[in-house]
Amino acid sequence: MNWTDERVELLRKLWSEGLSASQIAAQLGGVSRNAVIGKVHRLKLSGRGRATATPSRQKKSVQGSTVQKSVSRAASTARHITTSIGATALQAQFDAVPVTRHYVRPVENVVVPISRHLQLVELTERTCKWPNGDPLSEEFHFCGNDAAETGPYCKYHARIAFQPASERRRSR
DNA sequence: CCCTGATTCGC
DNA sequence: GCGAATCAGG
Repeated sequence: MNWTDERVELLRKLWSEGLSASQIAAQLGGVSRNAVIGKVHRLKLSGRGRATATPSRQKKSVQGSTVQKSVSRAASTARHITTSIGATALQAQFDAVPVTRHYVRPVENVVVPISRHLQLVELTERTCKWPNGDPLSEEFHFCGNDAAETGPYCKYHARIAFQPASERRRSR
């Protein structure tokens, strides 16, 4: 998979909307979350409101030569600028969302990997039973992606259904 | 153990 | 430029 303009654009959109790298990777398809993160960095849009501000990383020392003693990395110099603007913007966004009165706004638009749009009768023990759309509508269908034996949902919908926590506590 | 993003570095 | 491996952390 190569990064076409459309894919990059979608990446930008989803990233700015606050989706995690793995979720974005799932929607793009054909790429790992690492690929997404790598691309995000190359596009210079890593700071997204308040994802993770992990300052310095070192990794293991690979080369026997060049044993840096006084590690004065340029990265740390360019990194200590607090992104107060991004944090503020994100805060305002969260405050605004719950107030908006939605008429028929189902669970849609969240993550939805690649729904197979199955009808009720098409579900099996291994298909994700996450409902999409209004059950009273003709548009109603199920996710239908492969679900583990351990639950009724696929990997992504199970995450949504059981622990929205990781989305919340962000203050690294 | 699940997940998150960040960084490095061989390709 | 790309992304797997790795790291650091919730």
